[in-house]
Amino acid sequence: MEARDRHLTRPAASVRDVAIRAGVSVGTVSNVLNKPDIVTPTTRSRVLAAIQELGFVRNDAARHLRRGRGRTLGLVVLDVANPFFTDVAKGVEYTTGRAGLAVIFCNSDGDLAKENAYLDLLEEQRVRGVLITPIDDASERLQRLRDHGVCVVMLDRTSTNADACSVSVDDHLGGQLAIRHLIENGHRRIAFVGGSALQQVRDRHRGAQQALVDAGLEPRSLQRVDTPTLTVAAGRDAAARILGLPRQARATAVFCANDLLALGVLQGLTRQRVRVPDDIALVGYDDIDFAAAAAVPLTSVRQPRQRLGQTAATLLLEEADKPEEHQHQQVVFDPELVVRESSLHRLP
Amino acid sequence: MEARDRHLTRPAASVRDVAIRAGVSVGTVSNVLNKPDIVTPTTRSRVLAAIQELGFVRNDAARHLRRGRGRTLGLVVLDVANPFFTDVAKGVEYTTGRAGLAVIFCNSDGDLAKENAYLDLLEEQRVRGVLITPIDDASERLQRLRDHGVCVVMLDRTSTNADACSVSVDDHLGGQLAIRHLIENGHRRIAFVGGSALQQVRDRHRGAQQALVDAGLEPRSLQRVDTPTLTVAAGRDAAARILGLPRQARATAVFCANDLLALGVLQGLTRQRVRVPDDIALVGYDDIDFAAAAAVPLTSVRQPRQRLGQTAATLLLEEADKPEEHQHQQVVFDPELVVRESSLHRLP
DNA sequence: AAGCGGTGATGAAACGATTCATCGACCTGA
DNA sequence: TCAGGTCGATGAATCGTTTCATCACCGCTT
Repeated sequence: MEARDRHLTRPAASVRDVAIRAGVSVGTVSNVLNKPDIVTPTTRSRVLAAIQELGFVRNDAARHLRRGRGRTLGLVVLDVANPFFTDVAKGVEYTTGRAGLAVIFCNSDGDLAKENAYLDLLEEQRVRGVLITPIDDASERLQRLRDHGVCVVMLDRTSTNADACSVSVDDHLGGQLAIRHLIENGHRRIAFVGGSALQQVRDRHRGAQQALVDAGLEPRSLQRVDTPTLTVAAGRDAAARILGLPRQARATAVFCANDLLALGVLQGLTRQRVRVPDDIALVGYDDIDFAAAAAVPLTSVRQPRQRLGQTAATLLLEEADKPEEHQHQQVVFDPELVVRESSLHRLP
Repeated sequence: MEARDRHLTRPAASVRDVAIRAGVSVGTVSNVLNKPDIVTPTTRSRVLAAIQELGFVRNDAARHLRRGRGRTLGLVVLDVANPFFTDVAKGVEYTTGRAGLAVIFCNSDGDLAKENAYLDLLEEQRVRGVLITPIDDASERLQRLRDHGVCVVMLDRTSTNADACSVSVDDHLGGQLAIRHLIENGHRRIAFVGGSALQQVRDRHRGAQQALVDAGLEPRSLQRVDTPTLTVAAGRDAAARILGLPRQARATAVFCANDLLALGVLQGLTRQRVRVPDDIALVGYDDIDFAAAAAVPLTSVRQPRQRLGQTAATLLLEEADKPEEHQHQQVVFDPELVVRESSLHRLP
């Protein structure tokens, strides 16, 4: 029965066990753990020795129950596979790490049901707060979360709701920068590739139209190519649709709502022997690291990704730690156009 | 003081409150929550109504404390920004999601201190188990975790330790596939780019040497280019060192320990006007989605990424749920060479 | 009518840490 | 010598849930 033996793990040691072993009270053990300075060095070292010997590890569930607040916070993003979000997550992790908190990383995949399920789970966990790139920031579930007193900070999304902080990048401006750049290079027939479900995408689209208006052009001349998701695969598909138009009507430049789409479009065009930027210019959004390494280095609108995560986490911790003096705020960063080869062809 | 009002959130409702409101005992409320079928429909609906009205949300910390096991598991990876790991994470999430578990996603960044800090945290959380791509699978901290009865499954790493499951891909074979392919294309001077700290990289390197031996070549002819990390930036740096050699001695093909390095090398070479694959052929590892979208589509060694995550999570849940009948096992998948343009030049 | 089995509800104990009012020991100054 | 004060240790109460032994009640049999 030696195979069984390995599983005969006796229950983990508790503060009580440590107390007995060290010959002190449980209160003292707790003090050694939480306010070491108020306990005599002799006693302290005796307790620490007992902890060592028993291999004691504090049970966070019990601590949490008693203290009323836990050591985790939730981060809900639209797509883990998108480097934009992993960079944001790195920023979040940087900030929470120094505060000794752990992150429960959740992937809504743009699916409201999944988002709701994760919010349920996070609320049951009594997380310190939730950082979320919501599918819909007026979602009923999200409102309920706030009503229950859970701190919520919107990520990459300006809150339309006054009772939550938000940290985002000016998507309207980002859209403008991209299109202004293309107009300056002589483009007049431009396509916009992206879905219409997300606020971010809608804002980038409006910014794009604004740039057309500013240049005295017809905003409706922006050819809209709708995609179900913002992925490389959706981009390849979009390229096919763009090429479906006769050459006369076809756009000479394409602005994509994010870099994954742009990479997909680039693949799709290349596969059909359409050259970028000579035949069609291309601009992406996010400036993920892979944009620079693409087949044709991608012009893109850069967002301060890690900064976004850090700021959001900082705001959340502030709100969670002292709610009385917290004032909700909407932080908005400015994006920046990074020009690379994919848009460098000037039309005559 | 209306600004203060918003924060006067009364404490969340507990089972006790629900019980009072519904005119039943706490035990009954608990039963409605956990085994709804053993309670009379009338009572049940009364309790459910009370839950609705009070907005009751179960406190998982208390549940966890009483039941002895929680609803989370830890996932520790080397680099969140590497798409390989996010794909693995997706696989993990797929499996845990159906089991109603949440994942605490931790990023060790290849730093043993960070890894240890996260393991401490996870143990205090009393997670159901830990999935980890360890920096060193013989780490003292990791061994202690196992001794304390925490289930540990190695990810992307064959366990050298018999008392843990592992799920990995045959890196030795992967290295062989890559080099065999290059040899068949006429290459004789080949460089290997990667760090030596990780087991995975060492295995790929050994596989590469094996392929040389199999072809009757001198294994030491493999030029080793060491990098501190496996990132795009490190790859760019490696390219510079490769080009530092005189053309006669310079490798005609480069095999990188992962795709991020390969993309970096590709950028570094291109920037110096060295053509891929004409001047230097390039092979990466992992076949991340961006490999196909690279400046020159990248030949790479594919690993079943999501499958890796799913399998590891399944194994972990099995072990955690019924330890008595669990037998540790080492699952090893086979990698697959995906040939693309970056290696398509045949030397005469 | 008494006995019996079965169904559902009950409520106290338990999980493991923290908190806090209390107590004891020791020191100081009168 | 004693009152007063300080510092450190104590241990019972507490957090919110689950569990389980117990109980009340109802219908049915004998």
